Parts: sequence; C-alpha cells; structure tokens
Amino acid sequence: MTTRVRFAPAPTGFLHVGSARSALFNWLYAQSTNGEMILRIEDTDAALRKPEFIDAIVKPLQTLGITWDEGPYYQSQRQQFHVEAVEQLVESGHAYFCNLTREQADELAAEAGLPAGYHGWSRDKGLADSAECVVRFKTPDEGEIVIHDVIRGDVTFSCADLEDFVIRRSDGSPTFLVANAVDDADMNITHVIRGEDLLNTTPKVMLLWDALDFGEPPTYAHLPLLVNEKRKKLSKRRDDVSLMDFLAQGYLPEAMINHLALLGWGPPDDVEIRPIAEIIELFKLENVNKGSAFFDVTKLNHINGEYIRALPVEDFIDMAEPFVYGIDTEISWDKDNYDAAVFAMVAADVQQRVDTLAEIPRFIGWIFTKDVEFDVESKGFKKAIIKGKMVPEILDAMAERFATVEWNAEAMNAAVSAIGDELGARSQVPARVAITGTNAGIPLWDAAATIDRQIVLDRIAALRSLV
RNA sequence: GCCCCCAUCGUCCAGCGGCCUAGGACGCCUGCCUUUCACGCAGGUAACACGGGUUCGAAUCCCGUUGGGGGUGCCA
Repeated sequence: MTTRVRFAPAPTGFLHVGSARSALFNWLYAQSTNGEMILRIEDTDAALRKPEFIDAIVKPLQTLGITWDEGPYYQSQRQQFHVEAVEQLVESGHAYFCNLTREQADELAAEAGLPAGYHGWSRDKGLADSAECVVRFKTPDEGEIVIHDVIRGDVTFSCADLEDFVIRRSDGSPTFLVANAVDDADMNITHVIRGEDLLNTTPKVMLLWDALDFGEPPTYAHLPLLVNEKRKKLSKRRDDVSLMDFLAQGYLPEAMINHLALLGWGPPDDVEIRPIAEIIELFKLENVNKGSAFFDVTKLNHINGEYIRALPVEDFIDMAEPFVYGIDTEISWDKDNYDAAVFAMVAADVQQRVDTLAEIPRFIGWIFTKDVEFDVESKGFKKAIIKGKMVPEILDAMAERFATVEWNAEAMNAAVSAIGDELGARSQVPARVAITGTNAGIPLWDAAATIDRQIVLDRIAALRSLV
C-alpha cells in the first residue's frame, strides 16, 4: 500500500518554523517510502479563511523545496461532507444537540461540585436543533482508547476523562475533529505525522472514526515539540519563528531544512551537515525522538555558514545581491555608491566570514560609505587603539605618506609596513581601524585602494582626533 | 485541579542489556596557521535527574520520586 501523509496546517498567518518542521518530517517520510503527500488547509473556523494566509503557507514550503502531490485541499470547501458526518452521528445516536454555553456548563459543574468541564448536561434532554445549538459527541462512559504511536508506543486514554466534545458549532460549521476524521478517511491517509500538542485530540478523532465506521485508522506519529530557551512551545507571540523572516535574514533554505531535520532526529553515522537526498535515505520515522528540542539559532548559524562557504563564489555573489546595499541593517549606503565589481573582488573573502547573508554589509560597508564609525567602547578598538603602541605616531606618519603615496594596494601596504618598521610598532592594525572602523575584517588593501584618497585621509584624521 | 507526554554534556543528536573509563556536532577555552578578523587544523571543557528493583551484567528493561512540557475552547 502506498503511504499517504498529509501536512494540515491551520492558516494562522506566517508559517512558523515548528510547522515547517512538521511539514518536513511528513515529506521526509513520504519521500523515504516513495509515498505521497497531501497539503490540506485546516480552515474550518471562519476566522481563518483569508487568502493571504494560504500564500503564507504555500510560498515558504515551495521555497524550502517541500513538495506535495495533491492539494491544497481546503476543509472549508469540504464542509458538506463534514456536515453529513455530523448528521449521521446524530441519527445513529452518537451525538446530540446542546444549547448551553461554556459559561453555563461551568456554572452547572460548580453547582454540582464537579470539576470544571462539560458533564453531558444535555445528553438526555432530547433537544431539537436550533440556532443556539451545538452538536456534542457522546463519549463512552467507560472503556479505553489506545493510540498506537510510531514514536511513542501505545498511549492509553480512558473514555471517562473525555468530555462530550463539540463537533458542530452553533453556526452550523463542524469542528476540525470531524473534518480530521472525515478527510483522513476520504483521502486515504495512512500516516498522521504532527506535533505532540495534538496528541490529546487523537482519542476524540478515534472515537469519531469508529462511530463513523471508517475501518482501520491511520498510523499516528506525534513529533516532539520545538521549544524556546525556556523550554516552552515555540509561539508566534513570544519567539522569532517566522520561516520567511529567517530566509529574509539570509539563511539558505537548504541550511534551514538541514537544521530542522536535526531537531528530533539524527543520522546514525553522526554526519549532520549533508544533502537532503541522504537525509531522505537515512530517515526513519521510528527513530524520531520523544523529547522536545530547543530551536537553537546558534547551531543554525553554524550550519548556514557551512552552506554559504560551500557555495561557488559566483552563486554567493548572486545570492548576496538583495543584501548587498545594507537595507534594514545598521550599515547601509546609497546604491550609487555601490560598485558590484568591487564586491565581486572581495566576495570570496566575505563569503568565508559570514554565517548569514545579512552579515555581508558589516564586512563591506566601509568600502561604499563616506565615513566610518569608530566603536570606541568595543574590545577590538580598546585593544588595537587605546592599548596599542605608538598609535598617534603611526597615524601621523600615515597621514603624511598617504597624501602622496601611489594609490594602489601594494604601495599602500608597503608604506604602512615601513612605518611599522621605522617606529618598531605594529602598524597594520591601526591602519585597518582607521580605514574600516574596526580591527576585524576582510583583507584590507585591495579594497582600500578603491576608495578615494581624500576619504581615506579624512578617516585617518578622524581616528587621530580620538587618540 | 484533572488527563497525556517527556527526561544522556549549556544546546542538538548517537547509544536500543555487555563493544561506554558514554561517541559526534554547536557553543565555550587553549594552541597551530595568519601583518587583522575569520576559515582551516590539533587539543580541552562538559552529561546518563534521583531512589528502588530485574539481571552474572543497566545510560539502555520495570516501578516510584522529582523536574520539565503539552492539553484541558462553539482554535487547530
């Protein structure tokens, strides 16, 4: 039998890295078993039906290279099937109408001295349908439901703990529990792979599944949650989790995928950074971990850096293009001041120093801006300039010689080295700080020679005034 | 409160009863390379939550404790 999996997100705005990870694991499983993947949008709630939300799911998946064979299907468009299922459940006595609000149900519970929750208040009232009514499923009073989970083993719930849950809202729309059962059955889903936060809803879907007489249910696999540094479930409100935001910050899709694949799973041979084809080959659903995983940007940075460094330099230059003007960063400059040929010259040097493409401006800003800023509080500045030996003398000598030195890398470099030799001090670092604003960066002189002489002289003077 | 899940270095992963004086990766530290910073290379740091069993033998199996998390909606 062909395996069929589905990625079924609720459209709630941008795609979150946790959702991307769920999509990825579904995809990995489908790919590794030569199966099929379905994209299904879970928009049973009217508030979720916004076209822009669909784009926010589809585009990131496409960018990541996560493909699907069918869909997107919309649960909202399949509502008639869900409604029919609800009707069937009412007719077969598995469900009933209820006209209580949540507040009323809680009050009743309090009065009766029962724990909060719905205690089947309307079960035997024989209410007829009306505009205020919801439909609730009549959960069995006793017995157990066992979920066979590929990752977690058997998980047992007792029916007594399950309240009669709502399967159709008072506006007539069925809830996702019904939609889940009906659609998974109709679409011949064989494996439901999703986040652990949905584990508790599974017995309810199972109950519906049996009541609807759907036969053999799919196999379940609940993935460990992705958490923040406080070990809380990643949340859109608290955490930076927008997949597209990461890509916009210069993380490569391949690196992102690689990192995500390593959260909750690891290859048996300990080789972490590798092509997706190899990951597909090695991936085993039953080897997925149970414990939650911290989405660690530090590790992502490293992986991304490796991917960037592995790029042919021409590709790096192409990919750098959107980032190269320093838009939205602390360093930016006019497009007219940018010289693509100069960037191409230093690109290979930049490439091995950045972990994300958004860091590029930091390494080249001094070439295309007029003034540089000296971060006098930084450790590098203190070490190189404040504690450096004979810095004023070096700068004075530089100012003098750079006024007339032949304006090319070799001559400039030689002049500064000569100053160092004559004064018996390290002259290259102060020269670098004067010209670039910082003691760290790409090889200096080739790029420096592309800057106007007067600008360089002004920078030397500016630094001289600080020491 | 109730239900469910989880528990190996700070972090991610390996370990599926003997190969473990617990391995890899990130981070951090040291050294080498280097007229800067990186890259690269070589080292180092650091963990089986606790207590009981089972077994000739447990990080691995069972039970309990503790800790963490998820759910508890007419959201999904």
